[in-house]
Parts: sequence; C-alpha cells; structure tokens
Amino acid sequence: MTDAARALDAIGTPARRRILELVAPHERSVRELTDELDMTQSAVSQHLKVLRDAGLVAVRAEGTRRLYRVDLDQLAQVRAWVDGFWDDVLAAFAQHVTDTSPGADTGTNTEEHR
Amino acid sequence: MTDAARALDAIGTPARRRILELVAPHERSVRELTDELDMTQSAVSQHLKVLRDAGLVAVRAEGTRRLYRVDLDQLAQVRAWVDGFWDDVLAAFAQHVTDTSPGADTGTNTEEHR
DNA sequence: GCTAATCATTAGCCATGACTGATGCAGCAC
DNA sequence: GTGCTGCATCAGTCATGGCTAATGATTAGC
Repeated sequence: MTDAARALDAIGTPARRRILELVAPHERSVRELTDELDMTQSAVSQHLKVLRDAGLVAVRAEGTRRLYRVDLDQLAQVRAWVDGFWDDVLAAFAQHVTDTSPGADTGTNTEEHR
Repeated sequence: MTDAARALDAIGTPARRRILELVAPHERSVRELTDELDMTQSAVSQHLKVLRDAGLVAVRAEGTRRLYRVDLDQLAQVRAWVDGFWDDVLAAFAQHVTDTSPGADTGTNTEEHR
C-alpha cells in the first residue's frame, strides 16, 4: 500500500478525522483528546496508532505525556491524490469540448473549480 | 453527516478509490469496471452506490448501459477539508515562530509545502 | 522505596461492511 | 412475443475493525 493509500484509509473514519481536527490547531496530549472525545483512552490511543502508522501525526514526549501534532508531509500526499482526479477529470472535460466543438473555445478554463 | 464526511468515508476504502481512478480519465460502464476489478458485478454496483450517495460520481444511461463519471463538486469538498488542516497547521506553526523568536522572521513562508 | 498519572498494548466482544450468489428489471434484437 | 445483455438490489456469509476492560510500562512526586 502506498503512503497516500494508508493516509486515505486512516482519514476514512469519523473518529480519526475528529482527532485530526483537534490536533490541527495545536498539539494535544492523549488525555486532552480523551476528555473531548466521548471514547475510552484506549480507543483514542488505538486511533492515534493508526494515524501514526499513516504518518499523519507526529508525537513528542513531555514528561509522562505524549503531545500529538499533525504532520504536513503525509497530508501533502492526500492533497496530491485528490489533485490527481481533479486534473484527470478536467483534462477529460477539455478533451470532450475540443471533440464536440472543433475549432471553438480554446480558452477552456481548467481551473474553474479551484 | 456533512457532505465532506460522506465523501471521505466513501474514499476510505481501496476498492472505491480504485473505481474512482478508473472513472476519472473518462466515463466507464459497470461492465468495463467489473472486467478490470477482480470483483463481482454485484460488488462493483454496491461500491458505485456508495460513491453515488456520497455525490462523488454521476451516472448517465446509454441503452442498457450506465456510464459513470467523477463529479467534481464533491471532490471539491474533499479538497476543502484537507486544506482546512493545512491552514490550521501552518497558522499554528507561524504562531509558534513568532512566539519563540519575537521580532524575528516575519517573512515566514506559509506556502512552503504547497 | 511507594503512589499516582499518563499512555500503549493486549484480549475479547460486537457491529459494521465487503463480498458472493440469486433474483428482478429494463432495454435491445430477433 | 422470446431471449439476451447490462445493471441494481436483495439475502446471507464472513472478515474486518472499532470499542471496552484490564494490564503493563514509564515518568514524576513524595
């Protein structure tokens, strides 16, 4: 499985997306996350493990606490994956236009949705 | 569940991502997808239903065939979701820089990963 | 040393969902 | 009409994964 695939699997569940949303603004401890996430500490740790394996979050030890933060590198892979479709679909659309109306509308704006 | 959440759940499984990848360049029939995807036609149809409900693909009937294509609107929601983290994390990073090195480095490039 | 707090990991339970096979339905050819 | 093709949907099975409870490891404070 590629990095992007692992990352996409990881964010494919609401609980983990919620964790990412909590961690994005600033790093948080497992305890803080548990308090805010109607779940056991065990469940939170298990989700964090998946996110760690996917490279989406990074950890930092401070005393007995572990502070989690978002790691931008893997998030970049997710962006790249989504952008891949974007480009493919827009390219196909542009092709369709040139096929159906030959010689017209060469100024197709492939960034219209961006 | 929001549109973005539904879309992210839908792409959270390898089989459906593979379908999206096949459909992205140009529309395809269910038969074509089944031939290429070591799966039953039934399984393909079920995945397509999930993608349809998530708004990620659109259908077009042509005779007895159903031609599927990617729908850009929901894909835009996915992009927006990812970009949300991006902005949060970069903002937090910028805040950290100004906190730890006051009066220095005001030219922080928040687009370095983009 | 002991105790408390924080977190990871394990074992086990249960719900969800991914899949197959069967059936039903619509459109086309004859 | 009959038959065939392409697809959706239903019913049922099985594996996956998300969850809790319990336990273990580590660190801090006493």
